[in-house]
Amino acid sequence: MKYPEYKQPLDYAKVGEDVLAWWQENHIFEKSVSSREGQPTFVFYEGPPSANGAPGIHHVMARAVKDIFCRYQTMLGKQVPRKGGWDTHGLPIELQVEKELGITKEDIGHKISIEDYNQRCRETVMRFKAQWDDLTQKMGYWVDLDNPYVTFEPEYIESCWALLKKLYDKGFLYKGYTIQPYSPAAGTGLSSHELNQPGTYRDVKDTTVVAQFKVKPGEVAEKLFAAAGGPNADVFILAWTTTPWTLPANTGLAVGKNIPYQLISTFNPYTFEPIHVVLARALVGRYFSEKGAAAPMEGYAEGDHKLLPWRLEGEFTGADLVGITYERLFDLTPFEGEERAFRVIPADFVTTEDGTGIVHISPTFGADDFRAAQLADIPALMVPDAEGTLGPIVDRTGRYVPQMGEFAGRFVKNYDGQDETAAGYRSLDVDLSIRLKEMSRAFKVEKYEHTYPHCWRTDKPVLYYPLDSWFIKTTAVKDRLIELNKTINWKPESTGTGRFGNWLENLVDWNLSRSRYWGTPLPIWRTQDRTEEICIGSIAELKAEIDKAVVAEVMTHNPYANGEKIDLHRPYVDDIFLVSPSGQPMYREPDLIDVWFDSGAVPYAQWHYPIENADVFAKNFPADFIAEGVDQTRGWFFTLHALAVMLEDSVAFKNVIANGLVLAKDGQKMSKRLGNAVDPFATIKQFGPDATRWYLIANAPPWDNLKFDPAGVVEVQRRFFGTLFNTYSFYALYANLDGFEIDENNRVAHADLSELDRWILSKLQSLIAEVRLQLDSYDPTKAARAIQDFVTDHLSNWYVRLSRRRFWKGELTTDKRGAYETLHECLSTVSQLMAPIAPFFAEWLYRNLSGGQGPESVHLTLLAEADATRLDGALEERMELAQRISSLAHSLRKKSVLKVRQPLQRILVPVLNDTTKAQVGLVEDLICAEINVKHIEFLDDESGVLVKSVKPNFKRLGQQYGPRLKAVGARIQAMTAAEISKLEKEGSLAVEVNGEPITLAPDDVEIRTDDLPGWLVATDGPLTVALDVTLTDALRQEGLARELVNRLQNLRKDSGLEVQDRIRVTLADQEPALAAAVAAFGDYIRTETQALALDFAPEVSGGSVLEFDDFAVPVRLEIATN
RNA sequence: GGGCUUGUAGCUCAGGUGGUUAGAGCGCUACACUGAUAAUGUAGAGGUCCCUGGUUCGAGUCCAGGCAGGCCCA
Repeated sequence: MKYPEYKQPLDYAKVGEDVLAWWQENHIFEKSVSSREGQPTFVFYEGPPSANGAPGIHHVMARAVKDIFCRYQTMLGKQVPRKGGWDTHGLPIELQVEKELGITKEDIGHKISIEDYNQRCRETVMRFKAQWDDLTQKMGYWVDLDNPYVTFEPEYIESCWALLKKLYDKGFLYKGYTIQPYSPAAGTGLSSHELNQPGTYRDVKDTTVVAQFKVKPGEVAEKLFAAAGGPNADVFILAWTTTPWTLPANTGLAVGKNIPYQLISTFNPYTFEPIHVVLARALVGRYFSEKGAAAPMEGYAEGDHKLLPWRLEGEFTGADLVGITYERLFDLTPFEGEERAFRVIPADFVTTEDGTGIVHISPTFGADDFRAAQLADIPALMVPDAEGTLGPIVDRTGRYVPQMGEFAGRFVKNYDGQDETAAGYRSLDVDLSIRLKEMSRAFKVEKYEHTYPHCWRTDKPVLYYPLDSWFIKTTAVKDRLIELNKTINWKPESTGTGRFGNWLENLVDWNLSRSRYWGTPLPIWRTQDRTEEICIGSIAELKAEIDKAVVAEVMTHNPYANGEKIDLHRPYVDDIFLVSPSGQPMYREPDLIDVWFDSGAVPYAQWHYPIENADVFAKNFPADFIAEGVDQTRGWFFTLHALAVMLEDSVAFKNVIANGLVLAKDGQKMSKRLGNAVDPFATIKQFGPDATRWYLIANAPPWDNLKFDPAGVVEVQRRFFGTLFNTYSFYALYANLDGFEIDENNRVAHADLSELDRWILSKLQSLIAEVRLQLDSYDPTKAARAIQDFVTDHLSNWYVRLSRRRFWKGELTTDKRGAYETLHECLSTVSQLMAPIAPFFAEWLYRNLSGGQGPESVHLTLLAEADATRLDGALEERMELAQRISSLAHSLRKKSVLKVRQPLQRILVPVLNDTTKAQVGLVEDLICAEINVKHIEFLDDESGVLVKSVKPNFKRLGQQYGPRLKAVGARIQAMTAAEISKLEKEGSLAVEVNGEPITLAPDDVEIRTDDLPGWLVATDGPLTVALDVTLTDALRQEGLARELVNRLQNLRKDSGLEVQDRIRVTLADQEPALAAAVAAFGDYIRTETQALALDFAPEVSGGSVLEFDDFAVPVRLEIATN
């Protein structure tokens, strides 16, 4: 058998393609699951992507993370079923369809039927499925694409219904109304998820008003009027709003109970009427200047109005103000509960950060307002519409209702697309402000820039608006959610404790309702009077109920009776009417449910559980591992957790990686708009899937944001994969020349391997342990970096470099076999360790090395285990010494301008103890070979030439002497040679510091020898090396011999000779030095260059010329035929 | 505004429980080596460890307050 050899450079993209094709032909993924049948399961859930957009590079990152741990666990012997899936419902799809059809939500049911609309959604949602599947395969993400769950399929929806019914039966489903973000432009409520789309919160300039609410005289207000000078005074409470259009819906004013407020006498700055106003003490300075306090009150109305005069008249706490009643600002329409309205109430969210420290309350248009009003029994201002149904003063299109007098029909924000820059344009807010000024009820009107949420697709401002909703009572299990969350291993931990933990601490009920068309319908039917209702938990149940309805003649026939494929979507379910126990017809609640319920239901619905497959579910719940973007924390991670706790009283996942964002290389967010998005297909095509994955994983931990720089992928490819490929090529080249093959049953015994072999094998054991540890703890980055360091630094740069001669010299000896076996084992094991991260290249490497032995794929193998018996700490330690000494010697050669090819007699290494001496002694050969010296000479105390210096051990001394450390340190650095020697010999030294006697121990200092008088030395920490640069004739000749070898090797290579070709060399006989070198080192030269003959001739023509430092020599080189 | 997170060389990143001289790779400069060669070695240049205060004999590391970026939530 031959090890395949490849041309440099390797085409990594092609490796990916070839391996992919081979996997598919040989069903390796299927085998990786089926071959683990009967083994413990490692449960993984695929967070369903939505296929209505093209995948990006961040998906490669997210999916690489998922893939790594599934492959790793498979290699640990576990069975890892991986069901793919698709998220198919939701607003993005609806909006895309609407955009394509050029319609809005309002057109549905008119211009297009719900049936056709949903059909369009169904077609649209999988539009990019082929691209996704393609990327999934090309990047090597192993997941079952053939049997995915799809959230729009009837079985999936049926499972959701079954789960909803379970929640219903537990009393976790209820209907209420809350103030919710609502987009009049889109005609729909917005989930918090939608509201948190990027770009939703924007800085806008709005007209803001500080309105004056006129206090009515009364018992509570008595103190105010007293301070204002009498019951006839005009006393106003100031309240600020950034949404003036809500002022007509005002029904209360909120104060902070403990906030101090002041009564100020002053003037209305627009009408100059004398008034008294109340606002928080902390904010008086915002509206009134110091100068104004001193300005004359008289004459303001007539005079110039630049300086508003004012006087402080009294101070009160918020508690003093609670209960005060005031006049309604816009008295446009009567409403229910009016007599309880227009009061000052307390609220804990009131601050003195901005405004006036008093908050205008409109319970229909603010969530905080709604809650505070409920607590204080303040009514909401609701008016009847044409059908008599009560609603707020703004209709669902964002327009004032007819009761709003002169403002009736106005849009509260620019929802009708008016040109705001046009000369005549005036917003409702502006017109209201003008009106208030005219009424002398505006204290200050100004533009104010603040952030305000916008509908993420229509770009129009969101309103907070009262909407009916079904809720899941997640707050009922809040404590259990928190408790079980603590058992989940979050990567990074802070996402679990911080972001997710805090979210659970501040949990509100899960708003399930969506007023849409394409999604899972809420399976609840109600009678018109809302007294009877039913929650349907399965198709069978629905059919049975329809049959009852047919009998009761509520329906004419059962549309699902004849066994055709059932579609549970709208509009079909809307046409189903059921009958209540009392015989009344029941209508389906028109809502759809939050798509996040769909995804949270994955653990159950992917198996059509609980309708069937209870055993499959039991085996696959909860998940051992999931991974998604950190933005899913309150999305998928939450819905999974919430449903698992409520339904199963369990976590849904035990380990979770919340990965960060992939940014463009400048740290900007990638976006098509900015043109800095990285195309995953192009990246894989250019660099291959492995380098892409490796870069994504090794460069930054998945939970940190990654700045994607293609230059980084290039570097990974060159440095890591290039080095690994070279190392393999090196092995293949020589193993093939020697006809070497691995024979597992006949290996060189470990004890018989060379020092270097045992060293790299020891390093390999450490690497195996490290990689396993890091992958066990879900840290792929550390694993990748460890592998990378091993391959480049240890295996290639030290082991192979120092072993080269062993591979290409001589016969297949035991030592050479040991080297082959060692290198083979290192490469094979690396192929396993890297397989989860770089699955294609690992496969390529494994299959090149295995020669058909063992499992056909690296992904079917069991990962090597660290063999403690081959770990040798002492060996690793002394090899490090060898590396450092070599490095020092190289640096000395450099300083003395002595090339490595010139042999030198010796290096001198001072050693202060026998251990170091013994350690270095064991690696002397390696050092000598590496730096081309004849031997190492150790200098110990006996030699008498060592000059010692001493360095304080601050860590130890600091603990002992604390504040005196500086003085002690200085004293130590001043130690004489005699003192050092005394400390060494006697084990202690008494000295004085600042007149106080102290005793030093040997551990208090570090003794080193970083100087050898008369020698050029180099030091690295405690290590010191000196180089003997004396050149003898013999050394010079040997140096020249090596130069000659080098020139001949270059010539061989330039002449295109194969490594194994034998040659005949003829040199021109013109340099005595060269002749002498050849005479002395002929055998060496012939061996090295594989020359059968090395002769001199008076004349050499027709050949090349070898250039040496001081001369040039003509040479002829021929291939030897025998 | 709140929560979480990041900030170390031109770039990408390491830097248990505080220890005085802060590292690596890439990039740059110079020299060397080389039958692994688009590799490698040695040396050099390059740092207010985001800022300010505090604790300490000693802070990149601990504490507090800021600043800047990111994500999430209002």
